[in-house]
Amino acid sequence: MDKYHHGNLKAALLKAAFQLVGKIGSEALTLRGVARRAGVSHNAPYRHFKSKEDLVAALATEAFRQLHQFLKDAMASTDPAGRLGAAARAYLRFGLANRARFHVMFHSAFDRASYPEYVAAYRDVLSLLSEMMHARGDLNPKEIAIGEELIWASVHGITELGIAQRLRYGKVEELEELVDVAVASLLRGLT
Amino acid sequence: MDKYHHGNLKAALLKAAFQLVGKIGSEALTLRGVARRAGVSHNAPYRHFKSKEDLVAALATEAFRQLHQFLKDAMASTDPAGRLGAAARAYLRFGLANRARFHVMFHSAFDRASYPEYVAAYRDVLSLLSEMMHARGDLNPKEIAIGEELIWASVHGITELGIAQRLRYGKVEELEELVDVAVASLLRGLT
DNA sequence: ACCTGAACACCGTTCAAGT
DNA sequence: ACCTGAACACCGTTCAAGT
Repeated sequence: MDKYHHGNLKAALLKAAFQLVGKIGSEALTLRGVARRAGVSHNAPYRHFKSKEDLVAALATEAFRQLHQFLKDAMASTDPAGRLGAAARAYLRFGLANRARFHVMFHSAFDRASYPEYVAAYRDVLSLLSEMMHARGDLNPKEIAIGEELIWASVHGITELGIAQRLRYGKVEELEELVDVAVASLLRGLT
Repeated sequence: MDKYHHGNLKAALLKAAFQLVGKIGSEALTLRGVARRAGVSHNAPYRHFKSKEDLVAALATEAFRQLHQFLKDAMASTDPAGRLGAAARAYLRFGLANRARFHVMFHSAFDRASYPEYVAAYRDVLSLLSEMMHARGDLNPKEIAIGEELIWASVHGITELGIAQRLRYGKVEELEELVDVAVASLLRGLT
């Protein structure tokens, strides 16, 4: 109720930013717009973020944490054999359901090296893939290393092009089928 | 020499925009900056482009035409059997050599439906892939349709992540190897 | 500590005016 | 036709001031 000492402005700003980005797209996001939506003056955000870049980095970091949780949930509800496929489809669905957010995660212009928490959140997502590849037990280290890159890039590519509505097989079920075929073919191709 | 009646301002603006985008990145591109670089007043561009979006669309269209030519050249200097692989590696190399341009081609915010020449230039690039898939003669229509999407998405994904320096196998030769393995595995997986 | 209003240098876009 | 300068409503950022 104490309007002046907001207490939770940082969280409120991030929430407002997520809403705005979903509404107007990542390119149109402005710091002043975020402040407006959070009901504070246009430079109140500077108490919590030292620049617009800083806010965007926090947004991308938080989004990677959400993706991490989403993938873990999808993996937990599947037996080990189907886990990789389930995670890949979950990656796709997360992107399709959060288009602008996905854009912020991968295409915002901030300098990644300056944001170690971003790098950590990002690494956590990729670690899930690495764990699954190791858990299979049928691949040697070199195959695992190449397989991770190939599978990630393919699923990511399908997600990017699906989000941009650039694929003829553009419905969610069709895109999931593409993901399944890609993962299966690439795994077979490794050995 | 006639400085006033420029005659070729549209081409000069596009050239300046390409240079600028390569220098400062696609996100930082401004219409006023382009005009400045072309040596004209900040609203001279409005004689040739009705908005910034319009200029960006023209930029993306021209970039797709360049990619089309680049792919055709790569294909022409390879025998039919290796053509698909050569084109895929060329796609990758084009992206790596023109990072900001690639970003404009795929991630600018203009409304594609309003720019038919963009759609045409884009389709021309994808037609090359379609032709190559048909020319193989070992695939049925459904396999071709799915194969096109899979191969394009995978090569595109490797290119996107390679450009963003997000892959451990990040050197050009390593990325080309990933492209080769992806294309071969996906083709084998189709049948 | 947290927030505000005024100010600065930018930006996209429009308009009236110049050749 | 093609180009310019002034103007408007924005933006990110800084600063001095308020509680």
